[in-house]
Amino acid sequence: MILKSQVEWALHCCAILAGLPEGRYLSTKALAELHGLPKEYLSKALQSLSQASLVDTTLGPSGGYRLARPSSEISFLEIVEAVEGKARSFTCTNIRENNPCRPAGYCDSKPCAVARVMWEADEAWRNTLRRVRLSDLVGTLSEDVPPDIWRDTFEWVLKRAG
Amino acid sequence: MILKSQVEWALHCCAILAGLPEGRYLSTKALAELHGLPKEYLSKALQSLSQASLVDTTLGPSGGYRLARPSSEISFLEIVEAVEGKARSFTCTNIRENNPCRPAGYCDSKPCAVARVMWEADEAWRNTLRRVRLSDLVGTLSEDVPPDIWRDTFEWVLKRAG
DNA sequence: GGTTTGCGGATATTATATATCCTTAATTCC
DNA sequence: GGAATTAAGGATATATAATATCCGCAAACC
Ligand code: FES
Ligand code: FES
Repeated sequence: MILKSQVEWALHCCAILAGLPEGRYLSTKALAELHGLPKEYLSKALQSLSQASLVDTTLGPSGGYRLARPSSEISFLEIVEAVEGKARSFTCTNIRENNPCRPAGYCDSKPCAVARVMWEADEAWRNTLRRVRLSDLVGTLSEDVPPDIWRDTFEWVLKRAG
Repeated sequence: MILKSQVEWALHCCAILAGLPEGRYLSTKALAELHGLPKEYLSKALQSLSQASLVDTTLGPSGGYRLARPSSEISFLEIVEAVEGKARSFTCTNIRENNPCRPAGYCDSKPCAVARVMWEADEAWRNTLRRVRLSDLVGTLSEDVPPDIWRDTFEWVLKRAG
């Protein structure tokens, strides 16, 4: 079980978008260059964010992406699910049905106990991500990253923002 | 991100092994037939359990698998990690290093804030699985499964246990 | 009108999961 | 002792998913 690298990309891109001034857009090209990522493939991740209505887009030379909502109203989980999908990590293939001791046509009243535990763990994972807001991430980053690098980065970004 | 189906197989097999009388073994063949699984491939999952020291094995016509410890001392997490691996679901590829505004040779003091949140969620997932014992699963199953099917199944198993 | 941009489809490449086959050594039963 | 059965591990094949690139389209800007 391994998450796509697009999850890392999307989260970092959203953190950058969260620092954009009101109404400005940042292009795939700039985001790819800033993070050293393949532009075409990063574009797929950003399209996922767009389809999930987490970002707004606009076309043309000064176009690109911006957050659709304030960063305090976007959760980690929304970003992760946008690129990774909402499907649970554990899928039950109902192997209990193959038990030769089961009467033919017997129908289970509940999902299997094994699956229920695995899904509970999945929920715990999602709940952790649900509780973290994008604005929390930006706050932590601004503490971790040295002030001069932080400032230079947003200067770099603003120079390219449409 | 999707767990291997071997996780479902291993958990169900362990639940069966937990019901074996002291000192008896159950073969791959029987476990595969009981769950309707490909014998050769299920064998790989059972080998993983063996390598993790969760089960004991013995060779020969009456050989097979049994739990290495009481089911109350085996957690869901141990079984899941045996087949799925202990690696975290999120891997940081350090894309922050590609930021062109970073001075050459700059070294981060902490893991990235994005990764820390993802790893925290991963820990929440693992903690949920750590708290559930194999004996808990057997207890739940014995409540869910109708008594006659439950009894027939273990009769079926005992007929094949070495 | 030429350029830039996001978008979606098609395609190629790589890695992983799934599955089978075969050999070896240990154990049981006759 | 010999035949049958079993787990273990290596080699290999197939299917599916992740990664990556390319192209054409329509909207927006100059
Ligand atoms: S039958 Fe799928 S988890 Fe039990
Ligand atoms: S650089 Fe990997 S998660 Fe931030």
